[in-house]
Amino acid sequence: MVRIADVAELAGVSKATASRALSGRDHVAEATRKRVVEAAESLQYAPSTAAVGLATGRTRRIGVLMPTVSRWFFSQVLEGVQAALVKHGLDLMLYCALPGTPARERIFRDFMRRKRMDGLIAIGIESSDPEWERLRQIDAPIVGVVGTTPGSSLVAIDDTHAAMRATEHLLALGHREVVFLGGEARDPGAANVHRDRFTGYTRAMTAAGLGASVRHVPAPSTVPGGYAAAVDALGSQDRPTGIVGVCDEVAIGAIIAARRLGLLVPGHVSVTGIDDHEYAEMFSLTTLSQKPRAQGRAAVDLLLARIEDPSLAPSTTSLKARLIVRSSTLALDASVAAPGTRDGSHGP
Amino acid sequence: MVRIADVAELAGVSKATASRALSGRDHVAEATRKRVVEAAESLQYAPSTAAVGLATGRTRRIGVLMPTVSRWFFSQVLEGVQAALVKHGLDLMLYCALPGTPARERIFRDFMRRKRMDGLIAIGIESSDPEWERLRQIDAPIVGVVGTTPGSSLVAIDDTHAAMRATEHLLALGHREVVFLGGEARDPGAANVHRDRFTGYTRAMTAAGLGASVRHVPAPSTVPGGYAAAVDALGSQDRPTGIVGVCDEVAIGAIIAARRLGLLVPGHVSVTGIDDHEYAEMFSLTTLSQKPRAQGRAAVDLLLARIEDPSLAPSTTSLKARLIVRSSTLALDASVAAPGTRDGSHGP
DNA sequence: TTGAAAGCGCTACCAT
DNA sequence: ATGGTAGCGCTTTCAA
Repeated sequence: MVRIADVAELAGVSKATASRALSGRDHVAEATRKRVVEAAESLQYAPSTAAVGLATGRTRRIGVLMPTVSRWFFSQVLEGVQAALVKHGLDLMLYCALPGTPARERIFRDFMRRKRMDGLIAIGIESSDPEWERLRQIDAPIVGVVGTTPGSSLVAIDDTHAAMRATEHLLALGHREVVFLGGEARDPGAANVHRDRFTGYTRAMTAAGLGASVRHVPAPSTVPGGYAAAVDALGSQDRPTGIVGVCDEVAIGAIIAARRLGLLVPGHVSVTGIDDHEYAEMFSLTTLSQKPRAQGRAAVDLLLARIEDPSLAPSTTSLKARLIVRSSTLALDASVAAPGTRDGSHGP
Repeated sequence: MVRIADVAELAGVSKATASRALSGRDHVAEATRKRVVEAAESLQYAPSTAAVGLATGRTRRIGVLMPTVSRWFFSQVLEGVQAALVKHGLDLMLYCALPGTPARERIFRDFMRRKRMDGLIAIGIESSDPEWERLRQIDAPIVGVVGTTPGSSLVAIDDTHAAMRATEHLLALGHREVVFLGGEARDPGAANVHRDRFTGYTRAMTAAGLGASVRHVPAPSTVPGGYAAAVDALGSQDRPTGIVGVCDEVAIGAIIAARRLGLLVPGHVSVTGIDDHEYAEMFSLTTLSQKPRAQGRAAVDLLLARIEDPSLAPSTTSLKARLIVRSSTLALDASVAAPGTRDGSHGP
């Protein structure tokens, strides 16, 4: 192992000077700096992170805590965070803590402690109180993405507003029987997101005088989840003409289900999502676009600022979701009657 | 900050004894051990990873390098690795290095150095030589998953065999016009996987005397990629009756495309995948099941063994993929003629 | 501008 | 079984 002492010796300077020259945070004669840098290079010198950490008190590591990495939204945020951290030369320590698993308990108990990381980005963590207590113990700045982050900074979209827009879009097209598909109380890392979106849907329905028609079909926020729920909803007697998916995955599942049932989208049923998932385009899905990678990047910016200056007050960054109209939605009066529906009488 | 000295003082012992009592790696009287543990607990003591690392030379951190985290296979391996590491109390440092990006270059140049991690798991890294040279510099054990890992341990399935099985399945059903869908030379982290799978397909075709019918439609290994490629392949004059998808994502894209074109799966075209993706069931996809989470776990086991005993020889773990027959495949003579096909004359 | 030396918090060796 | 102590490799005063 090559130490900074070796570099110093080769360059003919002291350890102190070598350190200064390499870190660049202090004045060193240009000539000596060059000599030191060359020496370091020729020896393939790499500083020991442990020693640096011990001496400076900084780990140059950022923790990222999230319920899962295998859903689109989370993977995108993670990639955004990663890209931003790499740019700053910081390491990313990942903790996947699916609610209700022993791993999550272990992570909260053993890993969320100070001195492992300079800061934490908590994605989609809807923590019960004792869990937040644990997070506090890391004694480093925390920034949340989605979820709830009492007393910390937060990056998120306005979920209520997004769902309201989606619902209003359907309503403006003349739809009256609009169902809200997906969302469950125990959904990992998204319970309050779903609550807010359902609220937005309800609000739009109520504003249109359709409060009595509010209908929620719960489902896991996945494509298969949306598929199964849509099979139920669309197979029922009182089939809706519009579906607001809690997210694109659910909406896509609904589209696939509709097609399997022989229904045309948007001919027989209009569907919207929220996300602008990578598959949204291929399904011509009308949706509200959010940019999870950008949220990841924003979280890093916020976090680094607070690490730099801990006195900074926690802030909330609310990004807006933009409506993207594709062709999974259609005006009700342009729609055709679905086979076997109760309006079969109007049919072709 | 509470140091081990504080714990020792409170417990009325020396730092040395406190350290022994807490790490448990040395004999300490049960009574004193208990006292120390209680003291540590009451003070909320957490050891400084930097200090431990400096003193022991172990970081208790494992690096994970992969091209992307947003494709199913990779996210699953990652979750498998994460779960296994948590169990051992090790931290996971994630590096997403998409080929061809500046981030990748930066990661290989600045992050892949010794003293940051005790070992590395490289997933789907098909490194050009200079990149592998860099990896060697971390001077710690490396285990590969998929990809190529010259001189290191590797965990993977036999891709050639898997594709051969898939192709043989179609062949056994009587299909003759079987096309291989997906795979591209520049596919991030999977070029050689795709090469091997294509080889398996070719081998099966050739063995069946269909060497002349071998046909490859390249596409990105994603659902939209498979969709687009399948639209082309199925829209062409010489439409195949069987499709071997390079992976489930491509196969699913093909199924969606077929349905959009008004073709029945498996009535008009049979489709197989490789993976057993989480959506496979919902699409009734016949596929070869591999367990990426298990591969992640296996990689951790292999890596920890080599960290424990560096003299251990690199080994290759080859997991087998199991054929799962669902209903995306059908015997050719049970199939129906597709609309607008060249066999339209036999049609209903 | 440079060098000497004192820690950072912990473990592990050597005593006892 | 326990305590004293010498580092681990780096940064950062303080002096020169």
